[in-house]
Amino acid sequence: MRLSRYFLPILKENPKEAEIVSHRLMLRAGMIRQQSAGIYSWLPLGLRVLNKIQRIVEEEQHRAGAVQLLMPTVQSADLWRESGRYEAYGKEMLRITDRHERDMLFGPTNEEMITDIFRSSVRSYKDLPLNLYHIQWKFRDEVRPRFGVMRGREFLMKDAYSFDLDQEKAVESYNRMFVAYLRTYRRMGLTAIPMRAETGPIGGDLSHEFIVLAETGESAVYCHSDFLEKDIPGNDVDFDGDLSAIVADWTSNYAATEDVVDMAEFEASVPEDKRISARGIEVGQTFYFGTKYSEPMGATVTGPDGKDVPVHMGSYGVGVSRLLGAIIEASHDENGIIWPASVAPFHVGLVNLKPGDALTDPVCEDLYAKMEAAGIEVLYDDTDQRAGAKFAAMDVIGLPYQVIAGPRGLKDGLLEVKDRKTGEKEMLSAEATLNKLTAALTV
RNA sequence: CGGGGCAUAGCGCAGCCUGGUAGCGCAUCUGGUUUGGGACCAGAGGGUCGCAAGUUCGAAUCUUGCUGCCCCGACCA
Repeated sequence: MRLSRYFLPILKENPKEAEIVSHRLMLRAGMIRQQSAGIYSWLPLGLRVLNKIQRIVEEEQHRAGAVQLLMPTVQSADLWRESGRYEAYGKEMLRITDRHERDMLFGPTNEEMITDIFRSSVRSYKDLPLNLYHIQWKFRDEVRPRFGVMRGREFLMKDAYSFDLDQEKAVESYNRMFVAYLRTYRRMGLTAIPMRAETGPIGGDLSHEFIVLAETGESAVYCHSDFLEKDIPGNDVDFDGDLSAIVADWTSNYAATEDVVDMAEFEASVPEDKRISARGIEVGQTFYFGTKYSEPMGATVTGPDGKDVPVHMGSYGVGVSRLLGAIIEASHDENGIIWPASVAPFHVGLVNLKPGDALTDPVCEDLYAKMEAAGIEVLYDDTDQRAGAKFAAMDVIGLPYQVIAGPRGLKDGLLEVKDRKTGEKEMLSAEATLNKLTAALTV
């Protein structure tokens, strides 16, 4: 992408409404624009990252056996009356009346709807286990939206719903999502710690919140420091096999949020030098809630014994849009964002320091074409700005690599290749630059 | 929903107390000089001062009401 033809409104100054670093940097890097409290437009650069995060979530859901569909944002109130949640949900639910005076709502979550889909089509235990998910915009009319996309009213969420014949099988489904989550967050450069959690209005017995440690996190958390060193299940993990050992390993050490923490238990079970008392961002939550929805809504299957039984369900959320904030909170410096390559909006920023110059233009154009051909996503700064402005902008948007093409280096045929994360710079020929980046960015 | 604060050009702000032609920096446009870490000179454009009522000869400024936004708390992906 040529910067001269892109839409990237970078801000030099900090907008005053943004207090925390991820919100500031997202605004400054031209990724989002606030339209209303907790409601954002996603500008091109932000959308690219959102799509990459979404893709990773989809890949890991698929790997774990979940099947994607898409449910609507607007739902009928009748469905929610069946479960009793229309009255119970409270003011966070945005209620809408259509032209025929029918009660509608903008979905804050989809348990009722997925249960409706399930009950209309699935009859036999032989069709289980089933895990259906979608990635859709949700609306929760939060009392106090804040921190940019970290607590928006409109937000993008992945929500999966599992259906099983009994509790034992449901726990297996739960474990699949649990392991998928460990992998999903790690692929974005995050370490998310599963913590004991309250189940809230979703309800249920078994639940974990996946928490990324960050100073700006909204809740206080207490956990064992070994979580930060644990290995993540690899690509070869067998989702058809028994995952209980992995889950047991990841839940053996103490970890809880402030809502449910038992300080006595925390101190008794974690040696003093291993205790982490910090703040965290919730990036996902898993629930097993049994027949809470299937029973009132009549979602039953016929079991092997010929009797109809309500299915055991679980739901599994990932805050997709919130993850942008969490990733930036976890990875930035005083100059701007530092994107992990897996979610970076572009891999490389190619900076032509002197557009129109006989030395820099042909080198940049050639390198740009070759990198694109090699599958490297390049943001090519071909604009006529001063070097300082270009460098500052590149640092703010935080692409993994910057390639600087200026007359000074090119006198000797050399480009400067800078690693955004380490700050290391080296002078390389165009060919060596291409080789290095191809090797670094194609796995 | 309780407490606090803000609203003046795209962004950041001054002006308000003490009413009298709406300003500054950055950004934008034109011309020129520059060019390796957010340049310089000269010029230009851009505002119903959040909205509405009131007081007044006259309101960005004083009064009242409303709306929007931000921060702290209680709730949540």
